[in-house]
Amino acid sequence: MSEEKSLNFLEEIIDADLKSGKYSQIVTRFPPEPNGYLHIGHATSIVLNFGLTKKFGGYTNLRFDDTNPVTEETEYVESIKADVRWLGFEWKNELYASDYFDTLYEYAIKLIKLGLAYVDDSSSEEIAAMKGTPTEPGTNSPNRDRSIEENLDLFQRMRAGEFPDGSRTLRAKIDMAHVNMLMRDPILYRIKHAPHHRTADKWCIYPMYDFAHGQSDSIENVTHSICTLEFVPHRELYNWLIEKLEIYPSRQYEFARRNLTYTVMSKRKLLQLVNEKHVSGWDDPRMPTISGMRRRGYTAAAIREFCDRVGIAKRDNIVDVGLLEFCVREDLNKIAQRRMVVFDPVKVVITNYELDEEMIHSENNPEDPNGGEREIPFSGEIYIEREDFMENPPKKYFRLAPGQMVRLKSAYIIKCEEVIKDEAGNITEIRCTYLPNSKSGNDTSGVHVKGTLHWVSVKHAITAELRIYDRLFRVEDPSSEEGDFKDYINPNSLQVIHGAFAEPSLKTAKFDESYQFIRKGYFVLDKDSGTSGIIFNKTVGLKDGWKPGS
RNA sequence: UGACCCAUGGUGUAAUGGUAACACUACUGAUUUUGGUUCAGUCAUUUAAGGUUCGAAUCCUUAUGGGUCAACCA
Repeated sequence: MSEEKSLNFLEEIIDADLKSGKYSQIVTRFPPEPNGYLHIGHATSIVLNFGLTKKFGGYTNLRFDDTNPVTEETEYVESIKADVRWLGFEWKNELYASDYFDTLYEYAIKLIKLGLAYVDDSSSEEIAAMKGTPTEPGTNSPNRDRSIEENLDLFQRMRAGEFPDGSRTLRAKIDMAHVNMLMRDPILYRIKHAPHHRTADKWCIYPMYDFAHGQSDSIENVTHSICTLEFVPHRELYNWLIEKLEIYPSRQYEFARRNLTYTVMSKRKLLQLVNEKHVSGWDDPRMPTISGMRRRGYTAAAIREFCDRVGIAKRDNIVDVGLLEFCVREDLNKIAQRRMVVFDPVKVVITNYELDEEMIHSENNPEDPNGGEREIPFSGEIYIEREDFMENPPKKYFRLAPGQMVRLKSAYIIKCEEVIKDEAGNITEIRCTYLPNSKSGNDTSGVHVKGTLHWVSVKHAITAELRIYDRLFRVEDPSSEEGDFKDYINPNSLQVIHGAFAEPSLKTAKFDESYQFIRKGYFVLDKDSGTSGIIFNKTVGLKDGWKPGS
């Protein structure tokens, strides 16, 4: 914390602006369109915008960019607010571009009166045809030189609802030969007879992004309007409108959007995954959405840490999802209580164990001295992991094998004496003896074993469903592959284990609390848990340092 | 056959004309009642060619490579 970290390019700009006295405080905004759920890319923007004002002084608004009523819904507004809060940020003002529709309309009138905007009767196709291409200039619309009076009249009638959708637009009068396509008389307003989620039927004309975003920034006195690289060409128009309208000069700055390996990040693609049922919903734990990651068990602290570690810059990037997983493990290792769960059980009978049962004690978290202990019932019949036993083990196999000894976590050392199989040769039972004087915390046996296994007492075990997730796509960058990105979906991204055996304390597992299933990974209770049973989502596995055969 | 943005280990980000570094990954080893954690270490980097300079990742030129722009989406 006290360590001097170098500033990223935005921090340098802000630092200079503050030092020069250009601003006494900075104002940023997080401007989502309420037409989808937030994802890890948005988290980058949230952490950036809120982080900047926290660091340099000032505040951040949450502003919904709700200028397109046909795609936007209140459901999304609510999920976005919940996600931002969950990430740990609180906005100064909750605002909507639709709050400014009256002002924006006045701005349009002003532009018309300045002779800088006109009503165009051309169709969408005609406008596209007259637009030119990046290498060829466009041509002027036949309506480009209408009188100010006629434009005023027509625009007012557009607002009054006299014209059908698509019949007319309001366009800025700039330059149809401009090298920047966005400056070739961009559309400012279009007719949409559609109810808006907030203004209902008040309007039938709606401003376009370019005539709403910068103006909203300006109205809110946003000092640094931060967006992603694809808006670089918009900056010229952003500044042109501010200049002509003579309004508060917010400034736009762009950074490279965040990409992650083995997933897709565009809202369009994510929506497709949801609609076509490749995932169970926006909050499917395999989704890179905030809600998906939350359900998966990722913590807000881990996501914030990830964003900080990655940093920001202006070059295209694709961050290794392994870094995100590292941040998750790093956080969870400190806070997750340890529990024992056997995924694929095989029965072990301890032939010389004479008690009916006993309670043993185990620490909840070796990383947390104040984490306390819990009791776990132990008995002469336990389950261990089928993969923790091998009849013919390779060298350096520290687990159970004929004649070999292992420690049962927090309990005793056992030795494998006999293997029982069915007719088909499957192992049905492993017979062991235990060292009575090897009890954890009281070990006087003098025996040292290399391996420690997790286990669950047969008669005390409870069953649980486990949902194990793998990456959603088989390739690092599905969007850059040939063909449809959906061709690269990993068919095995969800594996369900139905009959796992868990220690009884997990019966009272709490939502939003992470557990480390010892030697297996981090898990969190899923919302589908209920009367039919408890269900856990695998958040992320433990780092696995064991390579068989070495 | 245009304009604009970008180019540093496998990945991400620093170095702001003065010894190319940090993190993740990978690999070694030590510790360990989780083959986890922790600790120690190793491998690995300036797209290319010119130029300016005592000195260039940094400034200039050109080339190459990647990205963006022709929605009544944002």
